[in-house]
Amino acid sequence: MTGGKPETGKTGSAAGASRRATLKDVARAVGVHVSTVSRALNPATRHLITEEIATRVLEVSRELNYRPNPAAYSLRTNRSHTIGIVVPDITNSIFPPMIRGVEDVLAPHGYAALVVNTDLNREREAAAISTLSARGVDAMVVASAEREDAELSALAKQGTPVVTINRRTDDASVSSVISDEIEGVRLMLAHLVELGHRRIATIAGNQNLSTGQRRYDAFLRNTLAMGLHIGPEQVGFANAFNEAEGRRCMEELLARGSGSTAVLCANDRLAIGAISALRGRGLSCPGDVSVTGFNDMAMVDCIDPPLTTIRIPHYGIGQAAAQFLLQRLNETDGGPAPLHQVLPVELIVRASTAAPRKGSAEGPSGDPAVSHMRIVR
Amino acid sequence: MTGGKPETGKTGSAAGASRRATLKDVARAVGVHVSTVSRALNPATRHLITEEIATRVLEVSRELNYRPNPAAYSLRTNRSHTIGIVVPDITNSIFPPMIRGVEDVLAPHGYAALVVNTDLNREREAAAISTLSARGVDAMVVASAEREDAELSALAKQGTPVVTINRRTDDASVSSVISDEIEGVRLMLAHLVELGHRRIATIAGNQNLSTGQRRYDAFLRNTLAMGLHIGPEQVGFANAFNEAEGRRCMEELLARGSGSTAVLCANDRLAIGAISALRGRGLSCPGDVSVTGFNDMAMVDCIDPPLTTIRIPHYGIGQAAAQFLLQRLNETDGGPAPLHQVLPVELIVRASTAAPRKGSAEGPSGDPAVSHMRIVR
DNA sequence: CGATTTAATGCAATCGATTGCACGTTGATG
DNA sequence: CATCAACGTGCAATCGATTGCATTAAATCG
Repeated sequence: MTGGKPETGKTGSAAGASRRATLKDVARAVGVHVSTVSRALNPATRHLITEEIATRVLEVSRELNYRPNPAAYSLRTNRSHTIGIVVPDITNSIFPPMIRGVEDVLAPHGYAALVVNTDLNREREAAAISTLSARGVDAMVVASAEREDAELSALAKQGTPVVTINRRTDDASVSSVISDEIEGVRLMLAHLVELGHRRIATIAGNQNLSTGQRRYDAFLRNTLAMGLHIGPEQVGFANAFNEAEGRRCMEELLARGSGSTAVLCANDRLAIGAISALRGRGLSCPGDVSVTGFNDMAMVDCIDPPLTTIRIPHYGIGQAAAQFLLQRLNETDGGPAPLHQVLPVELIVRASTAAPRKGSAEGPSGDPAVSHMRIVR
Repeated sequence: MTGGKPETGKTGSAAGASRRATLKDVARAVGVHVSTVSRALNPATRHLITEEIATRVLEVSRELNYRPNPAAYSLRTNRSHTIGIVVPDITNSIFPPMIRGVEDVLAPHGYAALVVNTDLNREREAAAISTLSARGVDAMVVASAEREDAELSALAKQGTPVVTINRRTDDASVSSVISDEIEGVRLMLAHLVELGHRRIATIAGNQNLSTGQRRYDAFLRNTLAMGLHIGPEQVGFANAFNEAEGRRCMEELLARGSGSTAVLCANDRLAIGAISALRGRGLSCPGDVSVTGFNDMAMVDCIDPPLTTIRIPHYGIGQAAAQFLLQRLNETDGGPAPLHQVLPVELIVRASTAAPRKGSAEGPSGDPAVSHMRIVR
């Protein structure tokens, strides 16, 4: 119904699935050499071709619905116009917005993204990176970086444009885009202190990940700066950023009787686990204990109670990473120094934080519900 | 160290980023022709080669860390070992598990996935499909199908292996993998009826999408079969599957005074919107009105109230789609008839449903909170 | 008006693999 | 001992683009 295509059927058309038009087809139709067509079609070389022929080539190639063969292009030029995105698990809802950020920036420039999951598994990460580079991606965005990440360092050293997002490697030669976690933790602590909390515990993340390390570090520095005393009974270390670990750590905290009135969790999922552990002990959030998250992942505004958290710019992180790579991709030289971006965060106060119960931090209270939280020493 | 490569240095080696090994390099190192290496490396043709040489080739290619150039392979064979996944929005958490299902099945077979988003936009879907096929993907998984989808039909007719997931096209020649929505709606209605509900409203989805159409259709058929009477004041049509539309439709329902004690929503996000609208009117869920979702997307077990919903096998849908495509990809002939799979669902009862207030459906109740829901006619 | 520059196009090599066909060995057969 | 299979390898074409260089035609100059 679209008009064109006279039934002369120049291309065999035997089976019906008429072969895709190639440069040669266009050249024949216009009556010039393939190299002329190639030049006419490439904006960078179009000026070499007579105006008239160039437009004729454009016309015909549209008529024939010519689409360059990416394999041939890639074989010749060594560029695939494909980038790789490595994430721990696409199912974890903090990653999809980052991925979209990357794709939305890259797509208009003709790049598509290959997304692979590693499940936090070292070997799978190595395999993923290896697969992607074997596939000849032009660059990589890695959300699964560990602080010590030999694969990533090797990749960067080898010259592949690569940028980590959300996390960083300790190796400063690998570029990164992260959020301002230090400031995020500071904002959150300030919020809790303002509410009146003095005994604040934390559920820290995996210290082999920059997120875990930086957030815990910021917790220690800021509590100290604010004049709060933190004892070992007030920190729990999660082995993974998930609900089960949040639950486990909260129970540990409760069992130790840290007497804390608030718990700052290294991310939202830990916080969700912590809240569920509190409920399991018959405690309420924020009634008995305030709990805070980090990331502001999707839906945490709908949970019970709506989570007070730090919003990181998921989408913006992806965008920034993509922009950085685009720039790298257009540099002919090896490129300048690695770049480390830190994007601003925002405190989102919802209902999982409230002022502490009167006197709850002063010692064993009459309320049996909070007796677990009394000061031990 | 690897023997060969006299320092004649045919490959510059100036910068140091030593070029990737090619078939030619392996051939030279072993002392045979590239075609021999190619055959030795291909399991299907290995038998043509002397055992000894074959193993030698394997050895050397490992030593040299030989990785076939995908562009060259693709150019020659016309297969990219890449599939395309088209989703409305990767940020919508029902899709990531499906994508993982696809990737987890495909990856072991050497396929990688290109993921693109369409934002429910016809043009963007057309562009996405066109981009993917221009990139030469071997097959496509499409989660963004509309009931009338000319692009998809064309693609299938043209011979590209394609399968829709979660949704279907009306064109039966396009294969699909969906969940048993009819049964899901039936289970949910049975659950509500068992709780004692008689006046049940629905917030139906976009009727241009198979999900919207099938779920609404099942609602009508099953309510009728169960002897329930449904009037026009009991159905709201959402234009999109999101919270805002859920809210709007719920408000419409309330304004119309349908007197319903339960609302079956076509998906979870509509349900979340509906609950929020109820709250906005000072009504409680499930106290005043029970609300049900569909899909069991991530986190709906944590929201307030935890949502009663139908669990569809997100991951399984992806897996099934991938398995289907793998099979298609291995057929040499055009392939048999299109396949339409329907995967089983499960009723998940949580706290957003409860028995209706006594007499609430019998007429205006004394409770001002539910007076909005009285029977009008 | 002939010589020389400039502009536009064609030629052919190349990227790295796959694969039909030809060739040379080897061993079995009559 | 000559003949012929069968087997294992090598040769060379091919996939579809890009690009340095050669070539031709047109334009400029002296």
